[in-house]
Amino acid sequence: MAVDLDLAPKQKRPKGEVCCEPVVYPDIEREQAERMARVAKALGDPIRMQLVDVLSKHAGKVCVCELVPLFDLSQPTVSHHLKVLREAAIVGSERRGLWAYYYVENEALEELSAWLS
Amino acid sequence: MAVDLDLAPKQKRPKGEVCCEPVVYPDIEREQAERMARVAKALGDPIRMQLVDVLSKHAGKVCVCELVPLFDLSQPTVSHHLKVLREAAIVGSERRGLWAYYYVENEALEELSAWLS
DNA sequence: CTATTCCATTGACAGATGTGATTTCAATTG
DNA sequence: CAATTGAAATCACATCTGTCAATGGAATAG
Repeated sequence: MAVDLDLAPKQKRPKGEVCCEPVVYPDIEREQAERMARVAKALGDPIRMQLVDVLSKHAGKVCVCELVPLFDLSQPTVSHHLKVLREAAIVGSERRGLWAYYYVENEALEELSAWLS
Repeated sequence: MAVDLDLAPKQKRPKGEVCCEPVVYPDIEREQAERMARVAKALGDPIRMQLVDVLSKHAGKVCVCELVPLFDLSQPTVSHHLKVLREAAIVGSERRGLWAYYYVENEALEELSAWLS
């Protein structure tokens, strides 16, 4: 937890005035925030959001060659987005011969999902 | 909303067989993906994640002057992050006299939260 | 072997992003 | 009125991001 726990004392406040409730609950885990921000950041692109959506709706493993024509993007660009998702552990991949298949790793989304609820 | 790719896992490759079927991606999905990606992108920074966390854990509205000392950042930088969250409609703000108060707008997070569940 | 296919990586580039110093603006106080 | 204070806006900067063309690499077909 890098966030300091103690609140700044209200100094130099105009007399008789308080800016707000005296306590903010600063019980945030910095590492949790960083983990969830990493996942959210990877989801923060419409292409990647659609990629995850397609993969999650399929409950199976989808070949890259079936993902590329879904978008008006070059194959390297789709590959780049898949790499971002892979590095965030949101998706996993598996090679079978020439083809690469992707699937959703639900564990990576669980913490963020729980926090949002 | 559902995307039907009708995938057939291809584990062998007879001569001349194409590996992917052409698919269609509905526009409805794209717009939802853009909305959710916009929210996720705003959450994709540890500082903003902690800001939302502090605001959500606090029952009421929190003054900016209480938020700045929580982070090792300058006031303009914290203000910038709050602006990003404001533009994503994740937080709302209100001025009372000299001070500005922020609070979480839960509606903006609902679609993403539901999709993640 | 060579040729082909599928996918990842690299290089390059414009545009976006995070940050702080400084400035501007509005509200309060003397 | 002028001075002070809290917060947002502006400017500048380095870094990061999304994209594609070109290339590389591994597996397969002939």
